[in-house]
Amino acid sequence: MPELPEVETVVRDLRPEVAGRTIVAVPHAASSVIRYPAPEVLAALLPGGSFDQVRRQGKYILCGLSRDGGPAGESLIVHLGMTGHLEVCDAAAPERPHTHLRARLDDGRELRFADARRFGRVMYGDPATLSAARLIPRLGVEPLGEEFTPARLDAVLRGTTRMLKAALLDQRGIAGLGNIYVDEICHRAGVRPTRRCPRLTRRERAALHAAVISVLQAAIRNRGSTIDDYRDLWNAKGSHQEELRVYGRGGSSCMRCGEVLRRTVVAGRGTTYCPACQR
DNA sequence: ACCTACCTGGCC
DNA sequence: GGCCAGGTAGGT
Repeated sequence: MPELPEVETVVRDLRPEVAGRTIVAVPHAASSVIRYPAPEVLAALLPGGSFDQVRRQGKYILCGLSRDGGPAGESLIVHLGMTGHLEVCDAAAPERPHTHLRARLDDGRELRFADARRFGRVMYGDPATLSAARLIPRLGVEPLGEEFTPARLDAVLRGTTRMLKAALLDQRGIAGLGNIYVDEICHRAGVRPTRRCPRLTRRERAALHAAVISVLQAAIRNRGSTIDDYRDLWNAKGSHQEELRVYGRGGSSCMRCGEVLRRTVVAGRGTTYCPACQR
């Protein structure tokens, strides 16, 4: 499932591929995945736009487009959802199943978006306008940015009485964490995902802050985790699934203390933790 | 602050 | 043949 490390990997790979390239045609744009504007409108608006930046906000991919040299302030925005996939391929390459958007580039290649489960989304417009229209939610702090200080995490956790896992999954607090990395972060910090935020000690909050950063950085170094569907721009798997300590390991022994890992449901999500070394 | 719907491939 | 996976929006 694409979370921050997977999206960051896609963005880093995509940036040099499309930088300076101009969209010359949109041979295919359909389905509910295209949220705004309507697919045929989006198909009419994209041609003529040149990619001048590719960046990430939380799990969102924002591709800034300029026109006739001047910046248009509009972006092609993609969220991968659960099974969304971006690829840059030859225009003659066969279309993968569930392809919802194809944008022909001026070098003869195509940027394509496919998504079997259609939890992903594609939008086009000025990010501020889309935000105001609530097509993009207001996102919290970037966990790998310099604003993500221990004090900032404290502020996020202090504002709620929910369980730790629910707070970490909330994109309005910290942007980019999902089910896999939240479980990994809690394990590394030695804190149970079921703990109520107000009950966390200063020491635990500091451990969580460090764990957020180290877990995400390690996952990015390994180009993300391929549990099931995730593939990068070139259809290659990430390798961080081999480094996961708790996700998907319920019933196996803890790699830190040897206790049997417990699987439960927290915040409506499958959750794995070590009952011995996570308190 | 929690619960359900959305959606489909893969598995029992 | 039915259930589960889960990021997010929307409803209660």
